[in-house]
Amino acid sequence: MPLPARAVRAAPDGHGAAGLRVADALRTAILDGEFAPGERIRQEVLARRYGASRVPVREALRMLEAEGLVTLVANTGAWVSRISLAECEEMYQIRERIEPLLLRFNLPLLSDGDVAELARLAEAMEATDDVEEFLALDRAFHLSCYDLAPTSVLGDLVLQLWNRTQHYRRAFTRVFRAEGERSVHHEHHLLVAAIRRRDADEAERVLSGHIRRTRLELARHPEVFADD
Amino acid sequence: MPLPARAVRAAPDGHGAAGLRVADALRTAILDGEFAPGERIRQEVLARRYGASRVPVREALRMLEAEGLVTLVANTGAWVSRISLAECEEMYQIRERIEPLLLRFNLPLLSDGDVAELARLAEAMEATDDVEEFLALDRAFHLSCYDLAPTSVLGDLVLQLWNRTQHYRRAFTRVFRAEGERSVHHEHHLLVAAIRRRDADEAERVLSGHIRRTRLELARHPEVFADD
DNA sequence: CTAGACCGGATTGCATCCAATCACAAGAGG
DNA sequence: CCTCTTGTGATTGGATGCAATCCGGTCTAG
Repeated sequence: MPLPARAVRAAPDGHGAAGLRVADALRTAILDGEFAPGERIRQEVLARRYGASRVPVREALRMLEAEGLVTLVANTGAWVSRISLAECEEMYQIRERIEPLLLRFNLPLLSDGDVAELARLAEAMEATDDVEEFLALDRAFHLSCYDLAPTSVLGDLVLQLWNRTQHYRRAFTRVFRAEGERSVHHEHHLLVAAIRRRDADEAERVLSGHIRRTRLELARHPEVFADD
Repeated sequence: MPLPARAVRAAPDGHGAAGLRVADALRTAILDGEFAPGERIRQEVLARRYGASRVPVREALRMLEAEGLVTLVANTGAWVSRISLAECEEMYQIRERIEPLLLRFNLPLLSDGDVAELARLAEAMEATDDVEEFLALDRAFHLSCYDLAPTSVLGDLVLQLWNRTQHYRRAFTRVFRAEGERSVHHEHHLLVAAIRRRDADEAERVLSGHIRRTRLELARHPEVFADD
């Protein structure tokens, strides 16, 4: 039975990669906020923008639909996915249960240097006033706790949940900063401390509580999910 | 901002549904064991088999790739996904954490009639000698605990994990039955009892332990994942 | 006899073309 | 004035055809 060992995608560019190129570009655009949730996506526009025909564009849309970033309706079109408060809470509750597990897998693999880097990120997050920078640092802080263990399924899943909520996290961040919310930073420092001691149980508890508290906070701001 | 309210897929057949038709058919075929993991999938063959051109077939392959049922390699082809023991354990560990949550959401929605049906399924499972029937009953037993709550994300995720491990569950079932393993049924009855009392904490505990014990059992049979 | 290069068939990837469908606006009827 | 209908333009969906790539066997050289 074949099935090539190299799970690595053969060529990152060239022939047989147009769909992936478009998908990567569009994903980045959505995560960066260039496209807002609910916004219509036209195949022709993307095709011209990324120099491809509509066929690979449609492939890319299918991929992003599977990731939950795009919503397709047959014979009608594609939209940047919009999620409700209920769905967002659901995703956070899933994260509460699985991110601690992923952290546990990574804990023994994190070097002292990695931990120092985490501490640095937490401090930078506390220092910055820029929303986009905070978002990038927060993402780097959490996801860099996760990318050492070879957990393909769990890693992809967590990344997907982060991506699907990215736009709304941007919105929350603005609100939280306006409210002068500080406990987030406290929790980050507690998490770094637990990781430094390689205390898996405590790290799980802190991380779970961190996500949980964020969820409870965002439930207080349903206006972020308003339909305009 | 548009984005039609009807999230329901417009037409299950007719124009604009060829990709979905092929995807559904191929998914069913894979889950039923018609295609074995590692088996090559040729676009032309599927196109002829399902009366479509290769374009919707490629769309279907992308969808199933996203579900983890198919593995695509650029310029090379498609294979029915094969998972390793490590990946399977990972999926079971994810299930240990999220299926109890999903059960909790559904618990208040289950009627007394639903609970009676669960008990019936558990007994039928205990009675049958046929592997395929056991698989179908087990799937019905667990998934029917989950499909009442409108948890789109969590429900889809759990279903995906069941699908990705379906072939290997079939193989385990054969081994377990050969070994005369009976504790599975005990756990099912405990679960029904906890559900009947609407005892969420106990139900979570039992379900988590059920999945966990299955995972530990399957780790004792790595031969199921042999590459042939 | 083995290892490496090479070539032909098979298969996938993409662009173009045409058909099917839908959204929207204008008009007829109540 | 509102509602339903109808037609048109825009957009998506699918089939075909060609180019790019890969796999397998064969030949050659060492």
